Amino acid sequence: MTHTQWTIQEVAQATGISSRTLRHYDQTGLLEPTDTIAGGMRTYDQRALLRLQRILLLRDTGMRLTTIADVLDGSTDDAEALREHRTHLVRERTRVDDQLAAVDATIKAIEKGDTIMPNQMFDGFDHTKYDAEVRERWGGEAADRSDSWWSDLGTDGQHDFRKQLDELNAQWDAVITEGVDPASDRAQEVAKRHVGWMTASWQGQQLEADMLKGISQMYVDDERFAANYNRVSPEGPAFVRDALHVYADRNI
Amino acid sequence: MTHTQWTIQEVAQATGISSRTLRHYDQTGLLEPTDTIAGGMRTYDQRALLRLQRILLLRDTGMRLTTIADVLDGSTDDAEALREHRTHLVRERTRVDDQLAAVDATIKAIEKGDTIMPNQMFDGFDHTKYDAEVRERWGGEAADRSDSWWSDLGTDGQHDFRKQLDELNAQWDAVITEGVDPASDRAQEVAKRHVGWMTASWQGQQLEADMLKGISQMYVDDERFAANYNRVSPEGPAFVRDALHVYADRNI
DNA sequence: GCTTGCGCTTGACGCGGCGTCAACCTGTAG
DNA sequence: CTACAGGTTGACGCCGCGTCAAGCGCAAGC
Repeated sequence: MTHTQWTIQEVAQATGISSRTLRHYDQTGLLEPTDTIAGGMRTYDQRALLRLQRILLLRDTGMRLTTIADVLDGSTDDAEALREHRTHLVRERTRVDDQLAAVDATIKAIEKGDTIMPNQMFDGFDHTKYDAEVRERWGGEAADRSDSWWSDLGTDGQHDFRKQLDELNAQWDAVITEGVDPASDRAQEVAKRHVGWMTASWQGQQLEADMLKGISQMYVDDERFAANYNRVSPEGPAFVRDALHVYADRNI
Repeated sequence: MTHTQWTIQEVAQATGISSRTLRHYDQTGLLEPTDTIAGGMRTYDQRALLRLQRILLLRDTGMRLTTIADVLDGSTDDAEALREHRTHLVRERTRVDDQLAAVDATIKAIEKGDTIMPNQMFDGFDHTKYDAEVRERWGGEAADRSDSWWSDLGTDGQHDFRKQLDELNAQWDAVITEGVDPASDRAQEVAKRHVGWMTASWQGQQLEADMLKGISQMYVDDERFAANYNRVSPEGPAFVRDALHVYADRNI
């Protein structure tokens, strides 16, 4: 039985959204029903459903409804809007990551016996400064139990180690943004630093070419590891892998 | 010049928040000023500042203000509330990750020439089903350029590969939740599957003990890679590393 | 004494995407 | 005729403030 018109409930059930949502979309002009019959009852036809489907596709990305309207009505460039939204999502991701780090640090402190309580009375009294301080004192990272190498580094050393990682990530982001070739000098320079960092992290163990290739492959395969490098572009992880592959072939 | 009372502006500047925020906290009862002088002007003393500091510490984790109030007034267990909040954050993180994947897939589709447009007219017409379908067709992942191995897998193979990774992650989560020892049989079984997966991903390359140890160390060192395993507990990455170390010593 | 200006005060609306009443209409089955 | 199912149009609520608007007390300069 194929209709050409559907009631609000039929549409709602089929798409898995609520009828309230459809009414809301009507009110805001995002999706108007094809026409209204009887006592003001909304009906939707195929064209409306198609638009709805596109709306939901974009909504799944977390894009704002007004932005979606702009995109679908053609008043904004699609790809442009999506890329802008993408950077927004990346920001949100780092925010959540930071909050997770903060919450872990706080839990750790509480379990150490302290209540939630700053170590010192307000001194210099600058919140942001205080915050960084606390996070440094508490580590801001998971426990490192059986890890003598790590603890041997000392607080300063650990701090350095993390700073290097951050710098590395920033440099990858930079070359990815520039759009150069993975085999270019710029990229290979970063690859070299990356390998240097890995070697340090591995306590000087010999890094062989195959090994490096295998690991860099994981940068692409493992979704969450890929998150490390897809900040500026979804091509990021593949770029890093390619650059490291080239480096391995040439230098190891 | 050390005061014992501060005006709202002094507090605001010192902590970096706005005076509006302080008034809001007063209204909701989260932080009441020590007393009010003159024409109703709020003043804060040391005790109030201490409470404020704790508020901001928790607020930095993204915890809701009412929950913060409960914690500080002692009507909830601190650690309990934090852990609950933690799982909330983890959920949020996967949500953002999913949205990023969706946005990347959409961008890719657009650049392939299509406008934002479902491949088929509404057929079975179930939104969620449609969604999964689209994501599968478009890959839902970054481009894999020079990667013959990956493309040789075919769509089905790639799907399998990802499913295995997901299962692996779920199993790690499970054993971490259970709180067993990294050297226990349960954990070692997962470690074995993990190594199997890695070997597959590395195209059958021989995996040596040192290599495995080095990589698992990275699970802890690299913050974002650690994100893979800290979903159920901040101790997660260290647990995985320990389990893999044990496995390497025993079996390789 | 009057004005100006600063710093504070108390409301109140706005945001985003709906969920969730409430009060009402309308067509159909019993 | 009644009950019920399924629709309708408001309107408030959520959360953490930003952002006006209108007003008050106090000090300095005229």
